[in-house]
Amino acid sequence: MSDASHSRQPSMEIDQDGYRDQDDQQDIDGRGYRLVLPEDGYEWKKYGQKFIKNIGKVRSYFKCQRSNCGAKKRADWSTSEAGSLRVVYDGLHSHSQSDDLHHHGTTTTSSSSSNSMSTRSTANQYDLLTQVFGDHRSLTNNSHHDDHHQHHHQN
DNA sequence: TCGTTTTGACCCTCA
DNA sequence: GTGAGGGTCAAAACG
Ligand SMILES: [Zn+2]
Repeated sequence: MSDASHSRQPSMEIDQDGYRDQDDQQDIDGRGYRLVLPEDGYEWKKYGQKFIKNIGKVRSYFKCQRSNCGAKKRADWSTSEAGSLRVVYDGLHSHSQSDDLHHHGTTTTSSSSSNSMSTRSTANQYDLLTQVFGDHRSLTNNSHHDDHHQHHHQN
């Protein structure tokens, strides 16, 4: 048995020419303020986006691109009000930030990288930054750490 | 061409 | 057992 478990999607090919131009996907506030996620020095790939009605915000899911890094990032922002951006980091990186993931051949020599932070959790700093970014109006609960409820079967 | 983003569907847990 | 809610995957679109 078993079988057919690989059929995840019924697959419906609906080819419609002339769909809407996506134009700006980012949220634009009435005044041209685009939502941009602060960079942390790591590379993430977005693997999902959902609207959480409970908080009335859009939540984006990012995962570290590194091979064996289970680090994940989650970004929440209001669908209407700009300025409320919340970023939560999950997991730890098993690699250094200096690891070149980019295969670019000639790099502009990384001359002295200005690394003023110690080799601790850079993510932590992010958290603080997030507060500044999202801390403008409502400050619900700001106690997010890495200890989440590992939903799902965790090894 | 391939990697990343986008988006719907599917999976799992809780009530 | 169903529904709501939240999280992840994968095909397609885009660059
Ligand atoms: Zn990582």
